[in-house]
Amino acid sequence: MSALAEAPKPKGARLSDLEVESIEMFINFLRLLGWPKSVGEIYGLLFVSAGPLAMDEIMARTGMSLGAASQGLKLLREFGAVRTVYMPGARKDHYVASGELSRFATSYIEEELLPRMRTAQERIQRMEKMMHSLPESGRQLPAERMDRLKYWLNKGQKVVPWLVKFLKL
Amino acid sequence: MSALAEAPKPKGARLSDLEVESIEMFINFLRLLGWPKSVGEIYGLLFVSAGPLAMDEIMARTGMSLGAASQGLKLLREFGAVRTVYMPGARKDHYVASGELSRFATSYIEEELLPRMRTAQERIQRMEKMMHSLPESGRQLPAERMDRLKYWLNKGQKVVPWLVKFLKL
DNA sequence: TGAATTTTTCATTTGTTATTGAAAGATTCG
DNA sequence: CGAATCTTTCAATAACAAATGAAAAATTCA
Repeated sequence: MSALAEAPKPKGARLSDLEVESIEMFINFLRLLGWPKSVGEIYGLLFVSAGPLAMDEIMARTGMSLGAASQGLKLLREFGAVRTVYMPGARKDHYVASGELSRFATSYIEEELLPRMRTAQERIQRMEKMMHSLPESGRQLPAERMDRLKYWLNKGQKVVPWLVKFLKL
Repeated sequence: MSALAEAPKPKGARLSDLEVESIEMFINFLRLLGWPKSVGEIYGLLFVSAGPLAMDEIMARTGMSLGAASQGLKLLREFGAVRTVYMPGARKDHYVASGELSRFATSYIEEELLPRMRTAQERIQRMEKMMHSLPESGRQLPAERMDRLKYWLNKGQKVVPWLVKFLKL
């Protein structure tokens, strides 16, 4: 009897092809925003679900652990990507995916990109002061680059609000 | 004599305040694109340098290892964020930062974002076919979400080329 | 209220990614 | 050409991030 490597223990997991496609898609996109795989799994599953799912169902279908499911749902809730729905006579919370995909992009912009741009703005101010104490000779090249940086940051600051508005519909 | 924790071995590193600001700024930005710290260190240092630097100078100033410096420079070269300049009578390669900061953003869009959008497009086609074999009753909600997804992806596909053009000046 | 159920937290384990540095590979110069 | 110098590669290690699951906390129901 050939004792080849066992399939890596698919726990409860029985997912339809549709669900697998959805999960893979969201794992890929959310990785861009630095979100862990488990979050993509949860969202991808909910995205193609016919109805609300409870946490234990999510765990059983994806095979992820209690902690991962709880934390992932918490995160998705905080970002408004998922919400609970009232289920008469049900004790467990039940979750549905919000259709508003733009939330992912806008929250990334607002929570990651914009703060960094603000920090950079402050840094640039400090750096320009520091440049004064550079020897005349060595000031030229860095000064040019700082100008480029300011120009580009300015551009970013202009395009971001526009982009956010565009994404929000 | 107070034997507090030693400062963690600052190797050769003696960096000016200006250089530190620059390095921190680029570490932060490049992390958004998933680039390792060492790459941010190299670029940040070159960005405010009065002239070209050789690899060993970069190693000495930042305290990073040979391998990290070599690989980081290779990566930055590939992305056009850094280039070598001819130094008469010098054996080592000497590097300068390209001022074209938009390269970082556009390469991220082209190498990370666009491919994923293309993959998603294909997936959506497959998913729509699969949806036909869903029971009537459970088709409604997923179908609505797929419509939202298509709409949003379409939006993304429209805005990206525009964004790239805008960033390129 | 209190027992049963559900959810959150968090120390530990597991898995992934970045860094190191020695050795191999290129290149340059005399 | 061949020795010296410089650069790249890559196996091993270190640093970091995510997942696990048991225990604590919160909630619900009778």
